[in-house]
Amino acid sequence: MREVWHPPADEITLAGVMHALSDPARLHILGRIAQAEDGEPCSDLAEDIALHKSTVSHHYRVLREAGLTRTEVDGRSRVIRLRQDDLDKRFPGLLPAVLAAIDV
Amino acid sequence: MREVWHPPADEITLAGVMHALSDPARLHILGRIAQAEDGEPCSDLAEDIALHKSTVSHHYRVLREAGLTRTEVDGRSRVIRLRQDDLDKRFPGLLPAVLAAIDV
DNA sequence: AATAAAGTTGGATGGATGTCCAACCATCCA
DNA sequence: TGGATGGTTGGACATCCATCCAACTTTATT
Repeated sequence: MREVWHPPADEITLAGVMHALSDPARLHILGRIAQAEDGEPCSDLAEDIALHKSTVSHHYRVLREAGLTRTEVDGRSRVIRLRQDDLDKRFPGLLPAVLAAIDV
Repeated sequence: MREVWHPPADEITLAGVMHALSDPARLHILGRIAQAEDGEPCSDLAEDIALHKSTVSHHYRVLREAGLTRTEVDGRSRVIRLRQDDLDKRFPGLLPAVLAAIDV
């Protein structure tokens, strides 16, 4: 796989975003992504997660296909970033509120 | 059934709230509740919903058990209100962002 | 070239979920 | 008292989902 598919910004749905955020593991992962240094590979992020790597990969895909994250292939690792601009345009204030709520 | 159970404010979880909001029908219902006059019975709210009444009842329960709504029994009908204060204390800014996003 | 590392994919499985239907419970009204 | 009304409950059913495992692909290292 060379290219990774992402939904266009205007196809991101509220229900889809909510579903992606309805799992504790994905909320945890999203928190890690938000904390990460820019360009930090996702293998670093998943270190404290007690889940099989294929399960983590599955969660990454759900987040990406919901429009929450953008995945960039860099060698044999991937860099994952939040789609902050797209999300804030489509659902203003939602992502910051979620990120603030994750560490409660 | 005389009394209806509600989760205490500090037991409302982010994942639980997100899950309750991950269904299009529930998002629609939540939008109707937010628009409703105060004290308006929920039978009015469900008029435009093309779902069996037991299904709507099921969605009401999911919203309530997630901590999003408070249900008050009034005779043979129920009045449903958003738990705005509890939610804003626990997840500041989340509910307004969701409500603003529903009508997009 | 051979091995290791980072992720993905497909299958299997147990559990949750949305929906409908039929039956039921309360309550209001004639 | 008897019927209509607003809602809930339990069952049934099809679908989806989180998780793990094994096998695979691609890239980097020695």
